[in-house]
Amino acid sequence: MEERKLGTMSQDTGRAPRGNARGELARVRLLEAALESFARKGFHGTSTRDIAEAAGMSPAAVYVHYPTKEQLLYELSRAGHHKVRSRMDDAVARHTEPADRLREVVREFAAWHARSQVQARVVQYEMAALDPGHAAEIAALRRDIETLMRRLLIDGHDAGVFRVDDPPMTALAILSLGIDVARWYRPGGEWSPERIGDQYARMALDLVHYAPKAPPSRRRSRSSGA
Amino acid sequence: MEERKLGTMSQDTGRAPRGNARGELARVRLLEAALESFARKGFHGTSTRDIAEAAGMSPAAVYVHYPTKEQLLYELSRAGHHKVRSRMDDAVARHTEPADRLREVVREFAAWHARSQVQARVVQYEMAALDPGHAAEIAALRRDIETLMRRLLIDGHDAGVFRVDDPPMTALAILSLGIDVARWYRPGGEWSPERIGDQYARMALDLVHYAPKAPPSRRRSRSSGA
DNA sequence: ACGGTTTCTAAGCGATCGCTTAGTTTCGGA
DNA sequence: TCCGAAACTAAGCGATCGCTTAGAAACCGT
Repeated sequence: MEERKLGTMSQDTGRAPRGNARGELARVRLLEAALESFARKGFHGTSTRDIAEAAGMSPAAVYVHYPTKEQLLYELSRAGHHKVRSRMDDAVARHTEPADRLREVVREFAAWHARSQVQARVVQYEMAALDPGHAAEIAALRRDIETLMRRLLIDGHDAGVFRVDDPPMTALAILSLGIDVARWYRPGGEWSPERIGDQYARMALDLVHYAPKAPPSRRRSRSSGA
Repeated sequence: MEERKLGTMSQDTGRAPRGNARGELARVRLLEAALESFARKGFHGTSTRDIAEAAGMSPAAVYVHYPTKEQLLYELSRAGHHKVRSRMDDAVARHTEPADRLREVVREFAAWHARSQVQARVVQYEMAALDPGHAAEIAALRRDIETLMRRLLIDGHDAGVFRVDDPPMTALAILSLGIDVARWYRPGGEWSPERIGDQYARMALDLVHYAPKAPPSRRRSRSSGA
């Protein structure tokens, strides 16, 4: 399966309130069909007839629910970006220590790109097909994500637990690790999303030279922080 | 600019020897036009008329030189993959120490994905549009690259200079770092391809916990390897 | 300077594209 | 039980797709 289903799509995009129930179901079926097809063949490689057929409808039925093919992509991209951002925000809120925050954020981020690989592919690799207005809105969400990651690194640096030469580039690199999972991951392989999340969280801590300082049980002592 | 130009494309793909000179120039112009368009709008988002226009020819002229649009993609993908692989092979050959090899290979790999971003985008993100036969050939090249990276990590581990929990996953992660550069890099930004190469090489060494062992100046002693 | 080959274009083929129109079926509330 | 709204389909519009055909122009070895 693919994580939680799309149903209801977090919040309305600001459009028509519509009838309900039956139409809502059709709308979700169309989103799911479009998602699968966009992920597999790309936005431009997918025809509206592909989507309609996968959703079990006639080609014209698509346009009862969505004004354009691009609107389907936009809603999928928007929902996916919101999902990722809120998962990261939640992970930050669950902890206070910079290292715990970074570990959990990266774990969530990388694991999501595996577990929801189909959605993640569309989120990460179909942005170029968005309308300019929609693209700008999505770009803002992506800036949030990048800003959050930079903030984590700087907080860890300021707390003296991370050592980072170039925080912006390191933030980008850590995000790259997670994003690229959507490209190579295949479900049913030897690595579970959770395993990937754990390993990638560890790697992120390696990249910031994290060295726990609190209880110096019987390890080497660190002479200074900076 | 975009690294070395495409001219002559390393070696023939096995097809017609053709006339020469004038046709060769037209063929290169078409490859360059297709490359730019595939990178910007994707294979399916590019029409043969786009390519012809960008190359300054009529739509029909494309088919004098290439039998299908997919053949253009295949030759670009093939040339790009060969380029990457040979750069990595050369970097390995220039050194003997595992750490030097890894550093140079990652440096080349990451810097190439920035410097030749247009080509790298097509190489990394348009594989799904290849014919099955062509895709299989390209997949073999990609396996070479992944195998080389794993080999480097295992050699470093065996030499006792790297510590790697999961070599296959770490190899994948290091490649991910470089590959994803093709997605986010924009020329003219604050980071040069060389800077990116240097930083990413450093990060790769962090991921394998590289600690130079030779002169144990006044550092902590490592008790054992495994 | 001529003949054969290569390169190129104008025109267009059938297929498919995103999307619309006109009209039918299905549904839930009064 | 009936009615207006919502959901749906059959058919098809004009545009564009990848690619082909027929024939004109440019080129090169002799």
